[in-house]
Amino acid sequence: MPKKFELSEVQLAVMRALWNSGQATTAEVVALVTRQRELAYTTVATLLTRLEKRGLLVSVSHGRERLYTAKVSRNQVESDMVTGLVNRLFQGDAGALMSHLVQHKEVSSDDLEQAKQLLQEHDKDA
Amino acid sequence: MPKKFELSEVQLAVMRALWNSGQATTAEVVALVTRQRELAYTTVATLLTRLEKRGLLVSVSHGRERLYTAKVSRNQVESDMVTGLVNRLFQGDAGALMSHLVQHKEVSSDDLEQAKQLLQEHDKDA
DNA sequence: TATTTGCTTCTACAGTTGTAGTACTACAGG
DNA sequence: CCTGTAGTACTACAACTGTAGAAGCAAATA
Repeated sequence: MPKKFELSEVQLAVMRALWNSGQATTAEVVALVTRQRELAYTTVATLLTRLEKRGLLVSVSHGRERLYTAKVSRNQVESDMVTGLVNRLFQGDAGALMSHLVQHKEVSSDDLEQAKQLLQEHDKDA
Repeated sequence: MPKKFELSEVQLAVMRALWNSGQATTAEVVALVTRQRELAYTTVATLLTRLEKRGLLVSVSHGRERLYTAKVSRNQVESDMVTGLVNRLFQGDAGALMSHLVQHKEVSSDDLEQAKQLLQEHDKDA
């Protein structure tokens, strides 16, 4: 099985910056990321480098700067991480995750309705 | 906010062993854990020690042996981890996680029905 | 042109994790 | 009483992470 994309908080912050901008220089990513958490410029740069090494990003140097782009989609990462959690914590039983969500009132009736809606549409075009 | 209980695969395997047995010696935990993954006895012992240091377990020595008990409940850990993921990945929006589950067909119509049922009962006694 | 500023790359370091070997100790069996 | 055996505690080590300083170079500016 191919490598998993399990990312930490900061790593996700970086990815998010790129998913939203489509493409960004280090400085831009820094700007976006540090809106939430104070981080040294070089810290973000390191994160970018490492994520690129891991294959989540690609970069080209453009003049003196480096332009980064996400190589894996938000959806890809979300899937991997959700699946990862379901496997680790609920041994693959996504239904158990659902129950959990419901029992802890983390989702509302509305959320469920919407979900059902979604599911129906989904089934339709399947 | 108090420390989070974010556990890895093996760590969860160990916790599960204890949640299921209520209380167990190192040897017993080893037996249970290695049913899934081959791990040296000492590896499991190390895991136990570290989890105890982190406050997830407690142990008493009983003769030559050490008896371990979970100090945090399965539910506690599940909550923490699910919440953690929701925060990290969906910035706190549990509904987004739901949508994700649905859109990726990880949950069925049945799961949703059951969830709704659960929610209703829950609401009743609230 | 000499200086400041902006960026990148390299190096560092502590903490956590997965994984396990080694050493020490007490108990059971001969 | 001596020896194997089971179990604990200590030590180790590589990989990954969060975090950032230092060094170096190019571009803008005085």
